[in-house]
Amino acid sequence: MIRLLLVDDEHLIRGAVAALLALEPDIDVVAQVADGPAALSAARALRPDVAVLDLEMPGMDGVSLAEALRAELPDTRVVIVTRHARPGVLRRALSAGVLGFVPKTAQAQSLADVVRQAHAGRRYVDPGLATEALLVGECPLTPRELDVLREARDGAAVSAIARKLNLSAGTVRNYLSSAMSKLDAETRFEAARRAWELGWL
Amino acid sequence: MIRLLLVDDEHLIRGAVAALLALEPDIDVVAQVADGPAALSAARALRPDVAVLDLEMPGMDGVSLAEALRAELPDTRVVIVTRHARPGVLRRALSAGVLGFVPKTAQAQSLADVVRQAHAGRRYVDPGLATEALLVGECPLTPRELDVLREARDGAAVSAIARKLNLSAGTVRNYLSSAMSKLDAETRFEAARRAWELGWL
DNA sequence: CGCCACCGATGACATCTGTCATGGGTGCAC
DNA sequence: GTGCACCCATGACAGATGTCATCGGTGGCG
Repeated sequence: MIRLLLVDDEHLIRGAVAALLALEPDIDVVAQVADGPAALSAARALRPDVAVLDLEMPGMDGVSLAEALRAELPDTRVVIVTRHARPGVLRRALSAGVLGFVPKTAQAQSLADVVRQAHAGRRYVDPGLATEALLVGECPLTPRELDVLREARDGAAVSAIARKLNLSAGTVRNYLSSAMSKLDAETRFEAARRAWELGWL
Repeated sequence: MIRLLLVDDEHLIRGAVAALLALEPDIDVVAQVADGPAALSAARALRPDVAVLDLEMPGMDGVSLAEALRAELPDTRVVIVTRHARPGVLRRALSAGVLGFVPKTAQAQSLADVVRQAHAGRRYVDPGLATEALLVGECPLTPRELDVLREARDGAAVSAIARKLNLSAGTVRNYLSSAMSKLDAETRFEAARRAWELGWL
């Protein structure tokens, strides 16, 4: 019997996925929680065999949670489920020791299979996603360029970004400019969107 | 027995929700489809009692689909499930004749209840969502202002927006400016984000 | 009819943004 | 030690953007 911890902030979806996995005779959903901290404490208390994490969560993102889980409970296998399967995120997840990576567009049946694979210590990554991730090279952006792009994501002005990062406005513009040229973008918003889609933000 | 049509582009989630609803003895999921056109043809063929629609779908949005369903099959009750419950969207959905409106953060159990309410012809809207929608007034933006904001959403330049809408650059700037002042935004991106969050885009 | 809201446009102006050259500082690798 | 990449900053410049005043046209409403 595979003892499973389910983490997803959307209650309805979490319950639905639990119902789906409960149909499998060899899977036992021992706990469902809504956020990272709750997941950590539940994992500590219950020591599940497999943790299934939603990637998109307010507060802590799924990869960070996977890292924290792996650090504290190396025996718990981690499977990540995500809506938008961004290549760079897959890369980070794999190096964080995540065994399974499934987009929400995958067949419903496949989740249980991936859980079993992970439980057996085998890696499973959605094939289409894997090839896409191979086509996208390493991230060419420096840490600071990523910082300014993160702030630029939701339309902040240069002055606002500069204030938040304690930089001069000119420096912010320089970072944005170099990021834009690296990403072949016309505006910083396009650059930020591109970087996000590639999973670099 | 309530005959139900399930529409969601995310296969995994769709299957999970189907599993959840299948647990209810009085609900029968007669079909699951991934997009608007498939939903319409399935509904024509099967004439389900209730259709459960995901709001966020590529191509056709959930409210438009609800309108189309209602126009063609007035007897099919519509329930909408959504991730981000934007007030303005709720307003549009209700005037489109949608009976149930549930955020994905709701209790898993509640979906089946809402389906039963809708089947009985009763309206059910998530209470927190309803009060939020009441607090947000009517949309103060003119159709053209909404147009330019829509185009501005993903970082297009003024000149690009002008080309796409067959307007002069100056006119676009005027619309953006007035929209920004109405929405109390510093940049057009902030304005577009705000308008979207309120469900006006 | 006048009033008013909306549409579309123009011109002028201040500010913001993107680009480039240039500089100094740190730390790592050969 | 000499590159080299990165960090942070400044100054200058062209072009984009936001604001404002103003104009003409359309159509609804009292």
